[in-house]
Amino acid sequence: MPSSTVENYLKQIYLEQQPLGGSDLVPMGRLATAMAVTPGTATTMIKALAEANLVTYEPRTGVRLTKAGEQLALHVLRRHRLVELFLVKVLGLDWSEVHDEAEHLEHAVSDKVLERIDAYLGHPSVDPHGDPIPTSKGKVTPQKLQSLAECDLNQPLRIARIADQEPAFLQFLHRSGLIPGVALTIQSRDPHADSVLLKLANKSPLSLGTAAAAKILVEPA
Amino acid sequence: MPSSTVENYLKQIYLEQQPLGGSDLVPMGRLATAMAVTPGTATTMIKALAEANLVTYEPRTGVRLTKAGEQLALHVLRRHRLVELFLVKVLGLDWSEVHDEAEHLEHAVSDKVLERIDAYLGHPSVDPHGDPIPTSKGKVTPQKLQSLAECDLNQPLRIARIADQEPAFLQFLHRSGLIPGVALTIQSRDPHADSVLLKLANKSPLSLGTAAAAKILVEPA
DNA sequence: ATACTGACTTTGATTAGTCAAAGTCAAGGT
DNA sequence: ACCTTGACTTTGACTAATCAAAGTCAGTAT
Ligand SMILES: [Mn+2]
Ligand SMILES: [Mn+2]
Ligand SMILES: [Mn+2]
Ligand SMILES: [Mn+2]
Repeated sequence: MPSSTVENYLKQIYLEQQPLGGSDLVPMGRLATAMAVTPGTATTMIKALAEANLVTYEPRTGVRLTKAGEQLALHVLRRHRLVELFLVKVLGLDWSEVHDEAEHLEHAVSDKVLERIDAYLGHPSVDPHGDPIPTSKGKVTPQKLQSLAECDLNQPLRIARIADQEPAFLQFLHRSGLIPGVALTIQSRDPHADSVLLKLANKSPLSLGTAAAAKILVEPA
Repeated sequence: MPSSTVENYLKQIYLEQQPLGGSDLVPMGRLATAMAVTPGTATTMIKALAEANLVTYEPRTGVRLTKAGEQLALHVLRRHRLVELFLVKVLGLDWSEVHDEAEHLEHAVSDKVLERIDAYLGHPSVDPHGDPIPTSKGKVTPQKLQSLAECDLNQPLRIARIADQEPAFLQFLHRSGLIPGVALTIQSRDPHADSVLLKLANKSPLSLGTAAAAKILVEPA
């Protein structure tokens, strides 16, 4: 069985690979930064993963998961996200703190326990942050979401997902009512002021910077 | 923070130390066997733990926990036993399988999650096998139990604890109705036949070997 | 007393994961 | 064409945990 270090690398490669259009190579520097190790450490690890056929490695260019590596990554992600939801729904932890807890538990939960958790939660499809939960077969239904930084004005929208795990940011969103499921519209957007003006039902308008708005993903309501 | 390997050693020393009257030294060989490592590996580890003031070590004699080592061991044991009970009570796992699950989870559960689990379960005092759960301050209320191999005949007894984690043995006990809380009496005991004859309410008498009887701890009902 | 035996310790080696520092490469600027 | 630079790789070293095999010790048996 893969060590938790290997699981963390594979999961991270998967997460880095997503925004890059899917089949692009993840640059080593990006991976090293994300894993909080020196570039040399990442190179060594990736050569081992390539040896085990979990990644394809092109020196000085980057790394990509193989099918086998992707399956492993998706299983780790499934554990991570189901654990997060369980901690929120059953043990009542705050959505801002469950990511760090799940980071450890994702390596300790057995398949048997995980399937019990899944059943207990009624086979949910998304975690507390709106991230999709892969199936036990390692499938993810791709979401087609836009961020508040890019979608149309004056359309009825619903928050679907938060693309950031920062506890402080998540706490801010919670205080502001910006959590998955909530309906809103964009009243205006000003590129020069770098800001977006939101309107939630029964609330006064709220202004966000573009960087923050980009982390809030929505779907048409 | 201590590695999971260190946590496992400390917990095991504590467990070995208990039957030995409390303050006796645990022989290295016993510890090595229990940890499933070679004697040399145990020696090396114990020297490191002694350096960290978690154990007192007398070469060729044995090892004993210091106060600090005992506190750490009790915290690991608390995590282990609360996790076991949670898996049984909330996720519905069988009491024969939770020990192995908890063996991993005991190293991954944070204090915060653990206290939520404790509260969710209503601050229980024993785990599914009747083993006492140390408090968050690291206190255990000592049980004064006798085993079925040694207690009086024809007295009303109640099963309080099973001193074995073997899945197959636990499954047998469950099939036989020999679980904590159950009332019974000992009808007879024959040292030559190495057997004990039990009577449970509404059941036909049941015969156990002395080795099995010794693992079932009871209190007066 | 001497020798044997089994338990324990030491030594030397291995594996996983890591870093610091030195080396290399590809691009872009001159 | 030649340098500079920043990103990446290599090298050498370290720590934690482990084993195999050789060495040592203490208690028992002769
Ligand atoms: Mn992790
Ligand atoms: Mn999440
Ligand atoms: Mn353990
Ligand atoms: Mn138990």
